[in-house]
Amino acid sequence: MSEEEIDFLEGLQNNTVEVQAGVDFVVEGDDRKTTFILIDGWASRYTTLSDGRRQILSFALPGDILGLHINFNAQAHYSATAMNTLKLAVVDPRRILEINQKFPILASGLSWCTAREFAILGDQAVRLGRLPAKARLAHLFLELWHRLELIRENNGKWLALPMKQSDLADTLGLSLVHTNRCIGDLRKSGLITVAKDHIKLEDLDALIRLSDFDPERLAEFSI
Amino acid sequence: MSEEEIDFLEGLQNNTVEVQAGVDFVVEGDDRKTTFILIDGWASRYTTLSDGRRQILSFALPGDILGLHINFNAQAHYSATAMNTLKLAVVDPRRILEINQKFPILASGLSWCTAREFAILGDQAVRLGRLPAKARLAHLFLELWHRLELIRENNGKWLALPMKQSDLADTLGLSLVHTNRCIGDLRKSGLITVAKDHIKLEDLDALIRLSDFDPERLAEFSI
DNA sequence: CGAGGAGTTGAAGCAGGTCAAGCGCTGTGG
DNA sequence: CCACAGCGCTTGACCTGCTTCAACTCCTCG
Repeated sequence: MSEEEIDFLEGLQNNTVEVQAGVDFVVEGDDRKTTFILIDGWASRYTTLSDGRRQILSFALPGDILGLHINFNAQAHYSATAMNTLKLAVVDPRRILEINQKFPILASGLSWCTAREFAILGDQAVRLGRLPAKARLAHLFLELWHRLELIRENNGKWLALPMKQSDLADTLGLSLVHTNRCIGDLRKSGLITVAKDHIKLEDLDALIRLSDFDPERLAEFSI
Repeated sequence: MSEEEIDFLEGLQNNTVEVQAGVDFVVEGDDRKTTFILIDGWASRYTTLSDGRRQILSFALPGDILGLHINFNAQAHYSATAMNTLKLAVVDPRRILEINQKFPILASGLSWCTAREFAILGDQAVRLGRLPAKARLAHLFLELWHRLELIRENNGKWLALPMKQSDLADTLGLSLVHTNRCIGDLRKSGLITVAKDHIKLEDLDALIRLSDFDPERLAEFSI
């Protein structure tokens, strides 16, 4: 990267804002176009059905970008909510276009982010379509654990989970009750230990076998 | 678009190839990097679990691009198969990088494609996570029907479906048997008519209500 | 100390899976 | 030209994973 590029990249993050847990900072149908870089905290991206049920599509972790392609949508296709206190860089999406036009190396970085998001959303579809409930949980835990590892925010076998069980249910396409029972089963069989807002992955191999998780798919996206 | 851009765009499609129905032209784990522009025919993108079960992630229709971000993966994250006879333009993915560096207007077009793919994959996740079986079918039919309309390959209320019921099952995260029964139910309730490789959407409003489909989300991506 | 939110547990019902068999094409080879 | 094989579709019977409804506990916060 040239000095100019580094400057530009840092300039993007000048305008930061703090968002409290539980606040929706993007709302489906919104026509104000903003791109966010998640500096700190976790966010979730979701859509709502007409009867009020939710489907969480993905989680954004520190370093992730939200609304990279918002330039090409008249309005947001999803909502985004803060799972804990966030630090967000607020970016005018026109600067994303500017990157693509003026800074080829940064533009490659954005494409890399896009490829990563695609891989994650594809894995989410596999979870929802083809895994039974317990495997969905294990698969998601492993994904988040590996993603944290990639950004060096991991903590041994412990996995931070700043979310309610109902959020997990809405991510995995399950009912709250069944999600709760499956977590209990995983705990009873010794695969995980549960603590407040954290779980410990006691037996990675067993979780991988249970969920058909492929660590390689994410490993590609190490920095 | 400048003349140079139009020339470049046409040049991309110089090297075309025909693929027979049923042939996998991208295989998961493959490290040969190629980008394809689908000129004619339908393709599906899928992953395989270790026990052999499949999850189809999305369908590619004429005009769609496959492997737009393959530059950033060591190997393909999915397989792609021809559902009927395809005409494919074979593109060196380095030319995609070239577009991003030299042709800002074309690059915007690529981002637009990416935004569209994201929206479609997100809808797929909602189907899989939150819709019951019959609604999944209706929702997918409506998506394909609207996508065909956008590329002007639609034919009234008829929808071409060059796929087996087992492909639908693998798309919608259902068993073949249940897929079959649900199609029968939709037929019996008069919402669709079934013919060889085609169905007719008899009552669009009822299908939309049943599946919570939002036509607006795709309409944005009209050309 | 009471209210409300998150988690937990029980009981009952149903959507969807699995197993199994049969049907009706189409293509192929004797 | 017929026989048979194979594939895609259909149907029946049974089973189970998951949902729903409902109640209760525990914790936190006002």
